[in-house]
Amino acid sequence: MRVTQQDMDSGHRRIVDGASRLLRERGMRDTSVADAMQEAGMTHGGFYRHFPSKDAMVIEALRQAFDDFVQPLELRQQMEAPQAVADEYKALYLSEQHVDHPGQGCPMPALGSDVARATDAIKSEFGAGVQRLIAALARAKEGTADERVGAATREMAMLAGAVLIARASDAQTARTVLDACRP
Amino acid sequence: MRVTQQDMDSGHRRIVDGASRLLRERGMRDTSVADAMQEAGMTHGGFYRHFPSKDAMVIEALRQAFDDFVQPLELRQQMEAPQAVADEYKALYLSEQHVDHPGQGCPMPALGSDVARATDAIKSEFGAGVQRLIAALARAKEGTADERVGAATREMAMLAGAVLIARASDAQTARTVLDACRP
DNA sequence: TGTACATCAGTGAACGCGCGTTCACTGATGTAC
DNA sequence: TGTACATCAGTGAACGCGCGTTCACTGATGTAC
Repeated sequence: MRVTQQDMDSGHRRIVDGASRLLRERGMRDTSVADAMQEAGMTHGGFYRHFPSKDAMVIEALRQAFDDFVQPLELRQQMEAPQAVADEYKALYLSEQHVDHPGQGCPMPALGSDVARATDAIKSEFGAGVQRLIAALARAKEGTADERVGAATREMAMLAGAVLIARASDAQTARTVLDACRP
Repeated sequence: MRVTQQDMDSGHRRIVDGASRLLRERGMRDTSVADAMQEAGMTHGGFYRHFPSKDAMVIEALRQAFDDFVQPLELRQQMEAPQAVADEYKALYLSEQHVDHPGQGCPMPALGSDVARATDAIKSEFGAGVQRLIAALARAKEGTADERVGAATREMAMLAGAVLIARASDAQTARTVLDACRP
């Protein structure tokens, strides 16, 4: 069936949204093209009407994942005190909720090890998301621009590392790591 | 051909050593049983004389990887000032050498996202390695036992996060993240 | 010491399965008249 | 407004491939006599 441009966009968006969640839950290798299409309510055959390759979908899904995860922080910073917003964001980052639900969470711990082995194009998309998160966190810091970015970067690395390690460890180790990293 | 117990151990060790490197380089899904056996100079058919499953090999290889990576720190701490040893270890952790050669490096950034999706048995082995690294880093800290462990844990999380993010990003982003996390 | 047999680490073919990708086809919708 | 045709998103079978695991077999070495 031929569909309107609107429907086409809707299908494309459904694939990207679903893939961004599946990728964070299962990883790049365990998210198949068929899985992503099924998640969007379609069968695998139509995939190549939307993307030239699986990697192309991964790039769009990665952008979507960072967007989902960073944009709420950016928007709230425009309305409220950046410091308070950032503190709340960090608490959420280290919460059990985030650790237990990678599909809605930060792409860094969920996909970092995978993206490290992926193509340069995928790494560039990941790097852009990283820069965006650093910039948002830096708004809550004080000092020169360099100092703020530096402090935000170290903080982001600790947050990502803590969730990475918590998810990859037994429950007891996970708890002690998360507790140690909470303020 | 039947071989001596010594040869058998040697074969087993060769598989585990090679697998611990391959896993860190390629990840769990992209390291096949055949790859690990080939790395040890054998063909895939003999694999199940050594392990009941691929997961069982992953557990041994993970223990080996943490051992390779943490033991040098522990040994040096017995001979030299813990503070100086830990500082050098941290500098090595954030070095280009480490970022560019995951196969010899820390299992946390190399395999964290993979292990997060693996079995509880694999996570337990990972958690044991994490605890071991925390304990070693804590020896270089000051304060009460809790304070030393807490500071070591936060530091470890930042180190792992920085390398994870650097490897998954474009070269420029990687450089700024590593620079920000160096003392 | 020499010989016959048992052991079992390692070989290579085979299994069923899921993967990314391709392709002939379908049929609802947009367009031209 | 009504009709014939073109378009193309989506379908489902098919492709070649690599995976984890199984298995009958090999042959060098350990053991019993």
